[in-house]
Amino acid sequence: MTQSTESRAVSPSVPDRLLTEATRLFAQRGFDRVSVQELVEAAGVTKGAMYHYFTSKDDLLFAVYQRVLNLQMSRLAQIVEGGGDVTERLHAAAVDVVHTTVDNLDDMVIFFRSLHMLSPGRQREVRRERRRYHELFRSLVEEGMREGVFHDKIPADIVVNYFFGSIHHLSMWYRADGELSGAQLGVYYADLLLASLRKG
Amino acid sequence: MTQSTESRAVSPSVPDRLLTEATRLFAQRGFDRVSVQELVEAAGVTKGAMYHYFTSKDDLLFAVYQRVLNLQMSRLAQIVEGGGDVTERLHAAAVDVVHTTVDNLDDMVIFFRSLHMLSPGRQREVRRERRRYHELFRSLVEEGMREGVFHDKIPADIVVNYFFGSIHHLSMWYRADGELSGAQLGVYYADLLLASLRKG
Amino acid sequence: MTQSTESRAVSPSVPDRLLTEATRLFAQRGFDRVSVQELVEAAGVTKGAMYHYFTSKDDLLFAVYQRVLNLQMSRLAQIVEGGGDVTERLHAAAVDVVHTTVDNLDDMVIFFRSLHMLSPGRQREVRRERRRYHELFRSLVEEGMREGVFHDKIPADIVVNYFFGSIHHLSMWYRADGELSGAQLGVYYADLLLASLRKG
Amino acid sequence: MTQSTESRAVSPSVPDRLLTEATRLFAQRGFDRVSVQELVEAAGVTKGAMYHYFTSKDDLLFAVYQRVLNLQMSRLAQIVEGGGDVTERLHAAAVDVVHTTVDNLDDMVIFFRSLHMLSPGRQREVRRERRRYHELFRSLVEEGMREGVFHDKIPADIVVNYFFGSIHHLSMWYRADGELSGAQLGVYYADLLLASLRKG
DNA sequence: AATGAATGAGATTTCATTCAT
DNA sequence: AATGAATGAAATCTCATTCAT
Repeated sequence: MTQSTESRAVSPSVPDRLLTEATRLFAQRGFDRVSVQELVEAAGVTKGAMYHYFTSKDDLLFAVYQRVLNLQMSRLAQIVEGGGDVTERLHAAAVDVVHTTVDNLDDMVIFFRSLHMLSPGRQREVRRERRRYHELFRSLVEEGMREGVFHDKIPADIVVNYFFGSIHHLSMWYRADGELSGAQLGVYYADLLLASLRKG
Repeated sequence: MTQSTESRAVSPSVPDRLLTEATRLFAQRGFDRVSVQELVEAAGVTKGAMYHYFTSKDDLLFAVYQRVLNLQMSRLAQIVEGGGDVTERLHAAAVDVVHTTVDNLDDMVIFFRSLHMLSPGRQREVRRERRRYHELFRSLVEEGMREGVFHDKIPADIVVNYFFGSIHHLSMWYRADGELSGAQLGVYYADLLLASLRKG
Repeated sequence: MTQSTESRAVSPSVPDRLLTEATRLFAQRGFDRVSVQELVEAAGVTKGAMYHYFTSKDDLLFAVYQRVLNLQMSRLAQIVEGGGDVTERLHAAAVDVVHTTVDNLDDMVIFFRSLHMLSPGRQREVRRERRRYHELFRSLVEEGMREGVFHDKIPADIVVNYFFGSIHHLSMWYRADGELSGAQLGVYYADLLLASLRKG
Repeated sequence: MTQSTESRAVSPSVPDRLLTEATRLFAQRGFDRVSVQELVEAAGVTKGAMYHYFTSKDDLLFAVYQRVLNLQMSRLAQIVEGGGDVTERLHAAAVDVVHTTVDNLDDMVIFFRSLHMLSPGRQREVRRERRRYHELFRSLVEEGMREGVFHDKIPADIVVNYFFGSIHHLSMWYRADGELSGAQLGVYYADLLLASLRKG
């Protein structure tokens, strides 16, 4: 029963503090423009401590990617496996993707802007995981096409890339403090997706 | 009568060579990861020469942005002002945007990835110009809505952001050497855009 | 009744494992290029354990020196005090020095390459001990000169330095897996030493 | 007619100053224990200037090796090609090697102590050049053996390694400020070498 | 006897930019 | 118009050692 598990308001662990600050700073100014010095100062730890937990600055960036990938995948999986007809599930998934994205804009900025800064091996790993995520989403679209609920004049993966492009772009223009709520935006985007799949 | 003015096939000028190589290298490895030394070597010029034409590395990046912005704007303006009903013009504009994008993927990679590396003043300038571009495109959508050709259940600027997000994302997955031609992709994307605006 | 005291084939003690790995690594890559982390990993112990037995990395290096010095001295003393005329004893000593050297090349590499990395006090201690070793060897040469068995046109300590220089150098070219056995080499070197002392 | 070529007492160039100080400091304290900071301060140049002329600290060490190798080789070549019978030439060569060595003790300390700190490729290059040097010296010994001036009971390359070991070792005990002059030492060492080759 | 998280000083190298020519 | 030597600040990372447990 150490202090960190017992006390109600634990101060986050060293690696957690680093991850939090890294996400904020990398999103704000770009990975290459944040020095390790700045980062550890913001997190209130020493450089030595950082290198005790992360092999390199690159390693820290990769940890951000891993957290995002896990979050995205687990939320989508829940919805895909959930109940309802395919239209309902695709709509729910689209709304949730928008939600998750606007709730984690910093992560998204980093995700799309910094991939090329990871080592080649890690880039591959991220891309592989990301592909699995796309495929899961695409499986919903394909299900609807097979069932005849959606038209199939445009290949499912084009549709999915089209949709995820829009999502990706959110981090470039959506502002949490603007007029548009994440919920409202989610509905708009889900409607746009379904409209483009509607038969007729 | 220097060699460069006399010879039939002039080798590109120093600033042109620099712009070309800068675009290639910045897209490939990221602005911050390309050193001035490398850049001038790739362009076959000396550092002194580069600093004669560009006041800084940042200046060179800005020049890339200017070239892209001019290209995009002039092409879109031609189509918007062209003939045909609004559906035709929007479809043509969408196809052309995809075309221009896949023909200049390097520029697009830089455009969306490196904006935060420009000085604040220049960021503002780029955003202003980019907004004019969006507004021009949006005016087509709004025209269709006013005329009752498109539904207006979703705000026009949401639709435009949705579409341009997809465009932006192309640089992350489209491969010029893949199966899908730019022309075919343009039709798919334009169809998706129009499908999502169709009444019914 | 721990495992290490019970089992028939005890695994070497922590300090022994450290000394063995230190000798190997220091010889291979140089004292300053082997980190304590690497060393303890190679020895299969933790840093804390190492600092329990050795006060510093320097201390570990000194321990290597001590082991070598003790070994050299005890072997030479045995021969010098042994029987036979002076020519026989000098020849035997020279052969044995070569033997011991090629059997412990790693120790020799460290011995001659890393002396300046010890603290000044410990450098003095090593030099003092080394001088005693030289003097013992030199006493054999001087004995032969006094008895008129060797010529004395060249000072004995020059002869000894000449010989030990050759020995020292062995670690730079002799390869245990080559054609030349340590025994054969010992005879050659001893012959060269005696030839250079022969009257005529 | 720049200042540096015109003025009588030119201050050495930046690379020359660096080489001189590097030799002194590397010999005194060991390559790994001399920081680039110290080095450039001693040479009175900036770090940037150093990296303008040398790619790395390693590169500077290699430059020291190159200078030594060139010096050794050119001196030996002159003597080998000179006149006199083989005994005279070998004696002269041995005396000169000792001379050159005691006149450049710092270079020798570095040469034998720091080889393993060069990159593998450069180590190979140094060894190759060093081998050529040995072979040239050995050719003198072999010439004497062929002509029957020296006995051949011991392979020539063993004899040469034996001699060069002694030379190498000089940097560990010879002191320029001691009683023994380099000239006297050269004669002793040359005599020892020839004595060990004498027939009978 | 042993652990391993944490320290903090210092290491080498890179880089955009300047300036005398 | 162009050169390239030189700058100096800042970057990432390493490492021997300590200390609470």
